[in-house]
Amino acid sequence: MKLAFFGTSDFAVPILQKLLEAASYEIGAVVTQPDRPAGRSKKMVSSPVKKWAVEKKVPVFQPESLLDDDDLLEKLAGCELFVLASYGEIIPKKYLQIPRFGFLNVHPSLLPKYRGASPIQAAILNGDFETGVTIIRMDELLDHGAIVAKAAVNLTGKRFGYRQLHDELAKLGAQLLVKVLPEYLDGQIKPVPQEEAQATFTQKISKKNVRIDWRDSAEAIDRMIRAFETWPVAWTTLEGQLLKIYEVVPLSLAQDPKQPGQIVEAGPRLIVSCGQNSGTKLTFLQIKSLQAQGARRLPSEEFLNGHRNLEAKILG
RNA sequence: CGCGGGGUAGAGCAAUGGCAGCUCGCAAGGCUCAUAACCUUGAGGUUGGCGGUUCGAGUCCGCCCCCCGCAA
Repeated sequence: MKLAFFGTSDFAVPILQKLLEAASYEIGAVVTQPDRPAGRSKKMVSSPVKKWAVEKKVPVFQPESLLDDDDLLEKLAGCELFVLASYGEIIPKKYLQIPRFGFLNVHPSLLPKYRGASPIQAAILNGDFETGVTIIRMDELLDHGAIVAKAAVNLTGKRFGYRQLHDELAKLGAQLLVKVLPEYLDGQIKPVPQEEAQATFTQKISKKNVRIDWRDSAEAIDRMIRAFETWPVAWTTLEGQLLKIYEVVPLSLAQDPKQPGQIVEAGPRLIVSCGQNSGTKLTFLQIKSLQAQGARRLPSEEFLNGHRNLEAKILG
């Protein structure tokens, strides 16, 4: 069976890989976002999916826009199924009608919860007990199509960071897809419409919204830092300078919290006071890893070697 | 050539153009019931590279290399 794959980011690569390994499918084409200028020198950079496809010698197409690229439809003509994972662009209606077996989407949440752009971050940010992946048959509305299959990941007691949960969900999505695909293609699976009343949406993440508010509870700040550890990274300021925070641990101390953001220990541990939280005694955060402006990311011990007299300073 | 910060001991950071230091780590010794604690001593540097100015350059000038933040 010949299929076409639409995808761009790291999340898509394991899924694509698994499809290739499954051997019963031929990847007729990979559609991914065009190379974009990125980084300090604005060099053109290929998407992770493109790099993978080039390496595996799979045909790659990079339309500027799906809407007005009619050639692409012809090139995909022989493909009986389209599969999408984190492509990065809304799929125009006309594509949905092409493949005989429809257009499937692997989405990293338990739909209808967390439709939209940042489902993985949302699950961490909200401290959910579980999340997962859902395979849907796409329709014209965003992450709205009928559900083909679902698989859950238990988050209780785990402190997943974004990277780890992302990889976990990508792996799970890949497994789920190759597992249910035979049954689906056989017509044994009848997709179930989502319960609209349960639907929630996640927004595209903005760099501006990841400044730490130290009046929040230690656990809320911890979740925020974990959710954004890969990008764009939660930040605060120290004496007017940007300070990115990569890793923290909430804890309690045998003392009352000081002013939110105040440093209460500056060696060997780096500990900051947070806001009061009714439910718990964890009112402090130990910073384990951080990065100052112009410097590289450092463990807090090394950061403290060169930054003396931080005790009682206020982070903002 | 998008804007900006930076490169000094193994790590992180100081040093008005005038003997290159601090904290941590490392080594040896001491103290201690004991320790990641404390005390003593020590090793470890071509100050990213090349050239220039100067009696004298980590510091000023020019070029190059590398790292980081912003923006994408």
